[in-house]
Amino acid sequence: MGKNLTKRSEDYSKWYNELVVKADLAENSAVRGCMVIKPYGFAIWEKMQAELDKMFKETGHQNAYFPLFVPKSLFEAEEKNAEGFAKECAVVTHYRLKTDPDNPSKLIVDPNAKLEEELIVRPTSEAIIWSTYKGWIQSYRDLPLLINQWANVVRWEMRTRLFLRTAEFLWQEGHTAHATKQEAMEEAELMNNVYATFAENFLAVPVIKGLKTESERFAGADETFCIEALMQDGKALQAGTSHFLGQNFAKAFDVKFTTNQGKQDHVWATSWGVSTRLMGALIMTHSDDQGLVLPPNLAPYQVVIVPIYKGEEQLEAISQVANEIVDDLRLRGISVKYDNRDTHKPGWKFNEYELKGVPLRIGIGPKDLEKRTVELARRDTLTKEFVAKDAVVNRVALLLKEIQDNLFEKAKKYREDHYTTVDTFDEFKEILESKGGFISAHWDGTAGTEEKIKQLTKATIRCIPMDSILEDGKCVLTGAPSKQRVLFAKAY
RNA sequence: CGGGGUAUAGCGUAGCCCGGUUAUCGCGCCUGCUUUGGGAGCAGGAGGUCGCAAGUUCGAAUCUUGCUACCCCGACCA
Repeated sequence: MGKNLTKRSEDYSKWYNELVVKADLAENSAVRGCMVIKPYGFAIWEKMQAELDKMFKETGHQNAYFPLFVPKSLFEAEEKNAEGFAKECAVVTHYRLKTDPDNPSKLIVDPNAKLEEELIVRPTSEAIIWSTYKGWIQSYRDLPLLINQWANVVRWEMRTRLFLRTAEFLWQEGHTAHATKQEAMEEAELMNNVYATFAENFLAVPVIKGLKTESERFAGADETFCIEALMQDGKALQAGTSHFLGQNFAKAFDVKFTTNQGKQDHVWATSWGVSTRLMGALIMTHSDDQGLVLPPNLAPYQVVIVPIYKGEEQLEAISQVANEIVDDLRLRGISVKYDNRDTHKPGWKFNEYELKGVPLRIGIGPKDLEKRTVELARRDTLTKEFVAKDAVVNRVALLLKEIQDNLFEKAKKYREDHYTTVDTFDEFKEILESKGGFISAHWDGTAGTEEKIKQLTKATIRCIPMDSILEDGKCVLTGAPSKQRVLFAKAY
């Protein structure tokens, strides 16, 4: 497929756009800024959902569902949050259409069907959820309340890109209530750790855990934890966030509980989410000029079998072997597709599955029948080997694990090679221009300096890493004293 | 919202300046035969309100005006 796909070195963002479409993950829709997620892409998202959902439940959370619409009065209750999202809200103002009296084949909005109160299409659900929690929480015995929902949200973005930024996207949002500040803070950090574990073990995407600066923080949060990943073009991608919301929403929606001392107090809150943006992270971390590269833990099928044959008779003989392998692999919990379509040639299929990133391909032809072997091809290294037919299941199981590990190690090495510690602003600019990636530098802690660096270089503070050590230094721009380094990068 | 550009078959395009047969080519699609270990070959075939509307003209994909949609740059957002 390589021949039809733009090379990463030529035009990285064109490569990405083409890849998403050609690998059959998603496409643009008739609605501006909104995408259609195609079956192959959705299968990957479903695998992410399944694993995350399991991890949420293992940490004590339950799923629920809240409405798509938020009455404006509720939406504006928590001021900072409302302000932060105000510029990108879709608003429902009417509830009926009628036939256009001037043109009977057209419909117009019925002016008599104006809503008394406008409805906001949720850009996030804090407002509707906290107004509901008010009725659920009376006593410390009702706490903690640990809820997650899988939902779609709408943020009216000016410029959109498939998966990375779309006007409507799919995500999960956890919303929890706690009796103490400490417990809420621990929850926020715990969920950020869950995201990090998921990203590294399933997406095979290494991430840096950190805290956002005030200006990058979620509107309405007191503290925002995040995981930041590095893409192959040297730009950072925020892959997940977890917020400690303090008592901001509890106060805005008057959610109080009686403590075991009999006193009234506002509850402490968190919210946390990851979205279909993870698909973008997955694609941009591993894929190459031949197409998608999927980690086995998320591949819709981990193995594909392609028969190479002349005539019905040969196909039957090969299918017999192939079906045995299919059965054996499935017994081992390995997902496999046997592609015996007669409408495409083997060469075409090889390219197709490379483009779609299937981790392992098994080719079986007449020569293999004779020698009782199969050909095994790895997507990540594009290498091939011949394996005895009887050894193939064990070999596949081993290779899948190896591929998963290899992808993570490769991505981690890339990140380490693109992680630079600098002490001067000249160095800072030079690194940003030459190789990009994360830049670790001292910062004086002021929003003004952060903004100035952004204007000068387009780099932003991605996070203050959790493992950042305290050390005395001077701000890379102003020279003012600083106690720790922060991570800068150009970001998506 | 500002500045620039584009709109012709499912996709990508030629034609437009300088109006005039049946709107070009490639990919894809359909049928048949030969093929099948890295995107097969040959032959035949289907597919078009030339973005929409109005105007100029004997005649408009082509000229004029208006509208709409999309793309790029900026602003905005992350």
